Amino acid sequence: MSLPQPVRGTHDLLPEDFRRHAHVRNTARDIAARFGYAEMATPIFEFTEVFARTMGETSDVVSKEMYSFEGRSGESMTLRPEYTAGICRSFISNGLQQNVPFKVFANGPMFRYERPQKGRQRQFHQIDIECIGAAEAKADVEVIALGAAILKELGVLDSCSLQLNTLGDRESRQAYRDALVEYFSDFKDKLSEDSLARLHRNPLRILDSKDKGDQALVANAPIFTDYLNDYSTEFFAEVLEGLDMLGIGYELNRRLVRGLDYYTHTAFEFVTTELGSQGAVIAGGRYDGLIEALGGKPTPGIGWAGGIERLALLARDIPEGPRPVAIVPVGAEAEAVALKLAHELRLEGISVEMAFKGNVGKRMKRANKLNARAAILIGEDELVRNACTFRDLDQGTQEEVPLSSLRAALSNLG
RNA sequence: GCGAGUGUAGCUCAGUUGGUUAGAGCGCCUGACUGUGACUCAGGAGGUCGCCGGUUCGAUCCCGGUCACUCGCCCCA
Repeated sequence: MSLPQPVRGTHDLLPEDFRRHAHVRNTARDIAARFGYAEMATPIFEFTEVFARTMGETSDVVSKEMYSFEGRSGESMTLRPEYTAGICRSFISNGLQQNVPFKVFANGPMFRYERPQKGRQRQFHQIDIECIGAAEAKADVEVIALGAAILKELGVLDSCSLQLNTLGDRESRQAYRDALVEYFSDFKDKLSEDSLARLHRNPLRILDSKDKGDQALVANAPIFTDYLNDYSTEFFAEVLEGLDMLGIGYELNRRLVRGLDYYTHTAFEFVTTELGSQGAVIAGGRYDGLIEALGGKPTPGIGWAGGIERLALLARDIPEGPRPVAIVPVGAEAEAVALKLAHELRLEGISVEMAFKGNVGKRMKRANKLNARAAILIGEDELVRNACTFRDLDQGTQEEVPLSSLRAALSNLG
């Protein structure tokens, strides 16, 4: 087939796919609003350093997955690979430090140069929640509870588990990181190739290695909780207490490590087993150092991102679009009357379908295919009486209705 | 970036141990029904068998490359 194809890793969203996406988006937007998170948007591309500085030069995303290009005056810009950095940049650019807690919902396309798989594309879409300027554990609890509420509404919460961990504050995390590097450095010859690479890039990742040799070493590795300072320990306890209070179940997962440098304290993922190796549907955490890394005043923050494609694959009970009413003119004379009626009804807010051509049989078939609720037939007979034949397509019954009573008949459909 | 699998009609898939006109179901179009859908019946359109090259008298089938998708690794939403 030499037909034009979309670029690898990108996909068209035909109306049916789009409806699923829209449902995820709309559900998230509605529930976010209940929690006090207003919708906003930032540009689809930013100066490259916005991402490089915040996500970490050594992270996979920054080191090999960004779509970067040069502007005309030579600055490097990048199609956003995630939303958090852009929103934090916006927070600083707009001087919003007086508006804290700054609670927002956002959604849109993201771009990462990765090997496509099911539930993983080069252009994909995320819903995103950020709560900037709140250092309290209550914010963590709220943000996680919001994620759970959205999953519940989408009908996927039951097939997900909430994985939870703490990375401690920067001090704790750095101390633990150093301890791990020191420990694993003694076993350089035994570590797998992957883990050897991780040793300097992201040693915490080694803990999650699937290599059996690595796992044996991990068994005796330093334990995170020994390196958490009092503040970090208490903070995490408070988060757990909050979740318990709300009846939100979770699993502690000490190996849950985020790939991006900016995370501190709470790290979490809602994970499903129904999507192959792409298990995370919502993932996020606290990023207390991020705003500072971007050049803003030290400001704490917490948030998460959810994959719309992944959620759309799992979501149940996608609502159908509004069911139209089909107007079917019979004969040239009725055509004009029907056209006018269709327009009037549409202006009144009623969804109306009227085919451009075809005999009655064809138009009825089309009405059926479009899932029309009713058909309004207008022919010469009806014209004389200023009426129409009103057919209920679900019941298969019909009756003649004066045009003056048409609105009443329509609102009786239920 | 690494390893493996798949690629036949709009969709889901048969098939050919390499041989002349490549099939089914669904969908689409036309008609039976010149004013009635969802049911029935009868016809019809639609394929350079992903693309390029090689082997062969001959390739949709074998081989190589390439592209896309799927699965695993890496990583992530």
